[in-house]
Amino acid sequence: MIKQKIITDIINIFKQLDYRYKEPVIVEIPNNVEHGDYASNVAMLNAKSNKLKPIELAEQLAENLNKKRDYKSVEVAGPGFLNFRLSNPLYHQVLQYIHEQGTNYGASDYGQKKKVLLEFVSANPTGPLNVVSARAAAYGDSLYRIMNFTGFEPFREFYVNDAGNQVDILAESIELRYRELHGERIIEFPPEAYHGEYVRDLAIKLSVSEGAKLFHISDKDRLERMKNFALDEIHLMQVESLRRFDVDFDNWMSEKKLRQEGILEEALSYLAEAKCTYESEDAVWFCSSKYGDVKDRVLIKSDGNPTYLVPDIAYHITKYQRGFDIIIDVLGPDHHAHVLKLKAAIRALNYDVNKLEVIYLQQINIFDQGEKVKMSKRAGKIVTMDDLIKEVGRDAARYFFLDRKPSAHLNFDLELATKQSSENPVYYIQYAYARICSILKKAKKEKISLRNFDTGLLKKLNKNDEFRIIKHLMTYPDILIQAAEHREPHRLATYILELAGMFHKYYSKYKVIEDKYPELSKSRLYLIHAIKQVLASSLHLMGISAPEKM
RNA sequence: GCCCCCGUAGCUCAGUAGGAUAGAGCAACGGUUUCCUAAACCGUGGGUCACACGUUCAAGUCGUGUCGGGGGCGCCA
Repeated sequence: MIKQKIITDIINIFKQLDYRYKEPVIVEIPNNVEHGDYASNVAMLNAKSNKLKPIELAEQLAENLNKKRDYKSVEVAGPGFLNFRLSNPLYHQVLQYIHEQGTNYGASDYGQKKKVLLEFVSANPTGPLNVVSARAAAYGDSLYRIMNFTGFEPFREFYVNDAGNQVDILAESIELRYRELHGERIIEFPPEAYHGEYVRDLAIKLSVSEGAKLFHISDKDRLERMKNFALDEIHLMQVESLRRFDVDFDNWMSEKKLRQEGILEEALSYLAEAKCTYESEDAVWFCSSKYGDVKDRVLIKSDGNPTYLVPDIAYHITKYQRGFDIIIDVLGPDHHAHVLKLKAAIRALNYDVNKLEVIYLQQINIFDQGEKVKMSKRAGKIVTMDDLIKEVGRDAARYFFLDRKPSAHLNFDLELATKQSSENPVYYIQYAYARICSILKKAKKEKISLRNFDTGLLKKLNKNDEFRIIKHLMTYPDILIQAAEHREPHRLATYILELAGMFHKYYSKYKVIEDKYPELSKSRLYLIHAIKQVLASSLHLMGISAPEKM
């Protein structure tokens, strides 16, 4: 709010002086406190177009800004920066504002109600969710919450690949284990089959309910039966894992259903209409190289089956047809080759390719006691999402996944995540929250209430440490907008760690409740209450709990 | 060969939409508790922002190239 006010003030003076200016006008908090509370480079950026030297323009602006009483001072510095120092009452107003807004503080209409489709996790329903899915879940869900809070209208979707080759292999894997259970000796378990323990568990479950009955129906029917059974079971497993992680979806889009609706044929006919397909070597090809791909791709294999590209194109057509303004795909790092083909199709069909944003989450290495944990999907040796949550807890898992920007590789240190000390940022932050709660509890016991708080007392807050905290609190809405705009929830993690640090320092330096100074105590309670609010808000947006005591 | 990501303190990483003297945590060393939770705080040291060139009043940030690390490139999904 303060930042916006400064921007508005600057623009008004430009208009008043009849000078030109470029949008956006940039105001930021300088990292050097000697450069004031806020600084702007407008004079440097707009000097040329007004045929002035940067310093001259800056001085004229400063002169007019200084006529306002809100600023303690506006100075020209360096090559033409404007340095703003806020008056104390302005700080105190911010604090009041935070209290008035309550849990809504930080919310904005920045997103202008744009409809956003957020597709994430979308793991194959052929096994338990792994740590990569866990990262995607933490990332996608947090981004959803942040976008929701900043005025977008996001929609969470999980695409279930419950059709196609992989699923057939799953059915065959179950079949083999099922036979094994009924006494047949399986000499060789094929390498492409699913080897995980859960496959055997599913076969056992099926055996318990059906016995040997399934041998009496046709092979085709039996496989179909096993497929559907396994898909349902694994889907439920995944939903449960996600729920334990406090991640939910608005829609689970089934590939099978899309296929049943004939949407694959539709997609193919659209591509044919756009004259983008041709036949060669018994296959149907898509001339994707005309639309930015490195080479053409097969749509229908020579055996008559569609490649995975077709349902994917079809699925994305539905994304466009459903009228989203922004379409975000959160993918693993191994998909960028795939995205070239997909984008080619979108161009060929004349949809706006700029609406589609692909976020690549980079890979994860799990470290245990300093050793990298080796994972092999084929051998079924993976660290599952459930394992991880069991090991380190939901809060730590979510924090560590959000702490890194999506494009960075992530090293997950199991030891660190479970440590209960200052080395572990999750505890550091939660402890700050718990400490505040504890102080507020004490205040309640001593019958100090913030109800009917006289804001005139806020002038008691005059320490630099206090102003610094308020300054940090007032950037919260900006941080959220940036996190939403850049699709980078980790900015929030960085922010909150800093806020927690500020509080811990403040706590050890000053006493909040001092019996001798009731007015000061009240003012400080008012301050830490605002910190508590922002901590609670940002923890919630990251999907991390805020414990009242630890 | 082609494509994607990364390269900032001993380690793990931030660094806002290009701004002024590059930050935090951990590790190391030294200190702090009759007091609202020591899961905390204070102090000290530590850097050619991989390298080169370019764009600009201004580059860790943008562009091109080089080097180094990781991942991906089937009529598999």
